[in-house]
Amino acid sequence: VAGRREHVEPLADGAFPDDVLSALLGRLVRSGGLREAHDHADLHASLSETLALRHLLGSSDLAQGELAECLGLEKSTVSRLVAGLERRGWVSRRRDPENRRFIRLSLTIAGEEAARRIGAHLHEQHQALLDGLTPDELRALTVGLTALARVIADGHRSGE
Amino acid sequence: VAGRREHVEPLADGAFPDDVLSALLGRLVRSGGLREAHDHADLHASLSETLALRHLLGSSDLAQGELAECLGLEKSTVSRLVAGLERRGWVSRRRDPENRRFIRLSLTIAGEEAARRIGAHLHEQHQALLDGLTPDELRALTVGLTALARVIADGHRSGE
DNA sequence: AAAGATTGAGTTGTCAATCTTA
DNA sequence: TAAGATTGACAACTCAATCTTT
Repeated sequence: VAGRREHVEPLADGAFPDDVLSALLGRLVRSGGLREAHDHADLHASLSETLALRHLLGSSDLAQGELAECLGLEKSTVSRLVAGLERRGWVSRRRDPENRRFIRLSLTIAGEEAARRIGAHLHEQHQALLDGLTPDELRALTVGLTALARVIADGHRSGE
Repeated sequence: VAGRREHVEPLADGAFPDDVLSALLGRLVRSGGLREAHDHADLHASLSETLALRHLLGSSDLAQGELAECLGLEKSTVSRLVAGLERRGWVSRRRDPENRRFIRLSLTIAGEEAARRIGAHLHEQHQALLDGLTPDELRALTVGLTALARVIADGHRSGE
């Protein structure tokens, strides 16, 4: 694991408990490996859209605000995101008759189809990535990220 | 490590070698733990700006394009980023007299001062995060992220 | 007033096209 | 022509202000 690429640079080497954390994560996300644009056949969806479809496939009549919380996004972001999915005919929005403040989301038939195909594509992609890891590395990644998520969530809760 | 927060949701629990990878990373980055806005006293800089200052503190007369590569950003992004730093009087840009295609960057006196203070702040922040991890978790995080970076870089190189 | 959704303005990125210098 | 930098158009966020219901 010496110097396999020259422009991943000082990151992957040793000096970790340093400021480099962000750089690494930022680069990981940007690298394109995990990001954006899923084009399966004619379908296209951003990462957040893909994740949204995934959630909607699981639970119907989700309130828009709940979806936002699931995705870890602002309600405003999700408002526009869902508007896009609706425009494509993948999602239907109806005000909840019991409490008209809520907007209930569900997938259309076309939306379910799209969600399944795009979801499968995302899954393959990630599987391909994870297949590049040794079992030990995969274990380490899981443990490490889970722990990091915990610490961030905690620090978020208490003394920002 | 059961259910410490209710809205970190299905992520932190078991089902990892799944599509959840992006969600986790995305959330980590967004959570604010590693992101954005460093305000130390009167100073303010975005994460990328902070990282840029950090690099410039290390090596003077860096070409703008080199900086872009170090940061893993597009040259266009860095162009605007550096313009901002220059406007704040932290960086000076001069065309290289030997080859006027290059723009050479260096910190001003004020820039060095700012870089040091902001850098220290970032360091503290991350240290606080990492202090929340057990030694095992830290080791796991390092191994896991390093491996992930490798895999992404590889897949990037060859068959996209 | 307060909860949910939307809208507007600003930030940080990207990619593609152009300008400049060699 | 090609390498380096800039500019323009667009995407996906955020936060703050507003509109709509309760």
